[in-house]
Amino acid sequence: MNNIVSLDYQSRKPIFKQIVQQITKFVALGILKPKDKLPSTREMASSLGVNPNTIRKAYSMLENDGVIITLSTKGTFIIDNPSKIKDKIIKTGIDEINQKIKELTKLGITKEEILSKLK
Amino acid sequence: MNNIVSLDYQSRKPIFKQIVQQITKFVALGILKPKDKLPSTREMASSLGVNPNTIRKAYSMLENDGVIITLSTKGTFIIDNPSKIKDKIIKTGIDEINQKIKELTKLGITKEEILSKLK
Amino acid sequence: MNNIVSLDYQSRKPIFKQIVQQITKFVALGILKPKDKLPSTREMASSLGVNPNTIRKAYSMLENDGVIITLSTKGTFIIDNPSKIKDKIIKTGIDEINQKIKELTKLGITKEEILSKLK
Amino acid sequence: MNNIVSLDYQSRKPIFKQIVQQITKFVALGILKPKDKLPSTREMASSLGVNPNTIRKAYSMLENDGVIITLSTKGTFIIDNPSKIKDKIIKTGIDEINQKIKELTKLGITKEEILSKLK
DNA sequence: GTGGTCTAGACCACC
DNA sequence: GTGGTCTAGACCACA
Repeated sequence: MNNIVSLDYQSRKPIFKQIVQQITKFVALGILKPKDKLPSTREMASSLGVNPNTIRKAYSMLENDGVIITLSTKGTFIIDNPSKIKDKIIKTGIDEINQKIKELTKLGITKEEILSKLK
Repeated sequence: MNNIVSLDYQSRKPIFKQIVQQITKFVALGILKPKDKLPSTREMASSLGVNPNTIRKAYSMLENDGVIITLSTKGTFIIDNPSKIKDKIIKTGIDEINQKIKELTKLGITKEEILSKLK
Repeated sequence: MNNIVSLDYQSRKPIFKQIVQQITKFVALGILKPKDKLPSTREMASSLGVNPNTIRKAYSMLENDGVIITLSTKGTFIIDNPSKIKDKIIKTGIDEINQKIKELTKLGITKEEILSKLK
Repeated sequence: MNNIVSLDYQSRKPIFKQIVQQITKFVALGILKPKDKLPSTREMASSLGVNPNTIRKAYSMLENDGVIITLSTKGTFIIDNPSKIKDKIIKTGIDEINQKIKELTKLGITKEEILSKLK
């Protein structure tokens, strides 16, 4: 069985953060839908070959972000109304692009030149 | 005396990497010119309040990147033809922006919408 | 327990370089196989009676050379396809011999004479 | 004016050793002939952009090797009969090649294969 | 426990 | 004084 998330162990990006970002993305994309049940921490941990604590950390961050909700003894679920998540991701993405452009313009290239080079 | 590089000691970004990036940028900008001599490791270390080994690490990465050249007992110098460095930085930056855009479009927003939101 | 590498502490050749060369050689020889796990930096350091930083330096050079891959908190491993490493070493060696021969022929001795004197 | 010797400052090989080797080679080649006068240390130092002590060190090693002789107040000269120098260089070269071959054979390539790949 | 970064300070060869 | 190597030991994030 393929996992929902795929990890890059070589990346300097922490495993737990990769999991958070991917699940968040899948929710925003609608691949994971409201009320969908996530695998248990143990299950996910073993299927990813990762320490259960790492999954726990990821889930608790996702809960903090309002992406999922954990009902004790029931399991972990995608929240009902994840609409704002998508906007949040987009806004963050735009900000990051703006930041990149700002850095490049410092090298003497104009914003227009940058935009014209985008594929 | 002002230093060439300015460090953010609070940042999670490693000091040696900050130095590498800044010097690379200054070379790309032409602020540091071919054959310019960089401060000796000890000098730079003391003026930045940093351990000499940290500077050494930065310098050796810069040498690896082909930005500087170090002549033992002579000092460390900007390479003769750093023209490609600027292009390389820009190309990398453009690629990163493209990557970001690609990710965002997966969320259902078009490239045009993204570009229109850039400041 | 015997170590993978054996050091000559008297040699002028830096310890980290000895380690790099030996591990590279063992990979080329197939003694170290793809996906083999190398000892942790601390482990190797203590078994060699050497500072952990020295091992780290060696490992990071090996990673740079594409011989090993290091997964943070997981360990350090031989890369999947090290086939080209052997060829690379041999090619470098042949080039060096050619260079030596070229220098000697400048002294008036022919290539054939040189080859006939090899044991 | 071109110098007799040409230095590679990037090499890890010490400057004084480069000078020794090149002058020895030129003597063996007959480019520098018996009784030829070498530049004074000061002269050579300034024309190479090198510290006079470095030249002094090189000259004293050459004198030690029996390649040159220093007559105080007269100058420094190539010795009368440098014939053995050539043989010595060749022998050293052959030994080095043998050493290289020995190392390569450890990788599973035979001496014959190596020789067949030499250009 | 594992790798990553850093400090403090030492010793060396070379110039 | 300059770079190069190394030791000893600390702290951190991550798993």
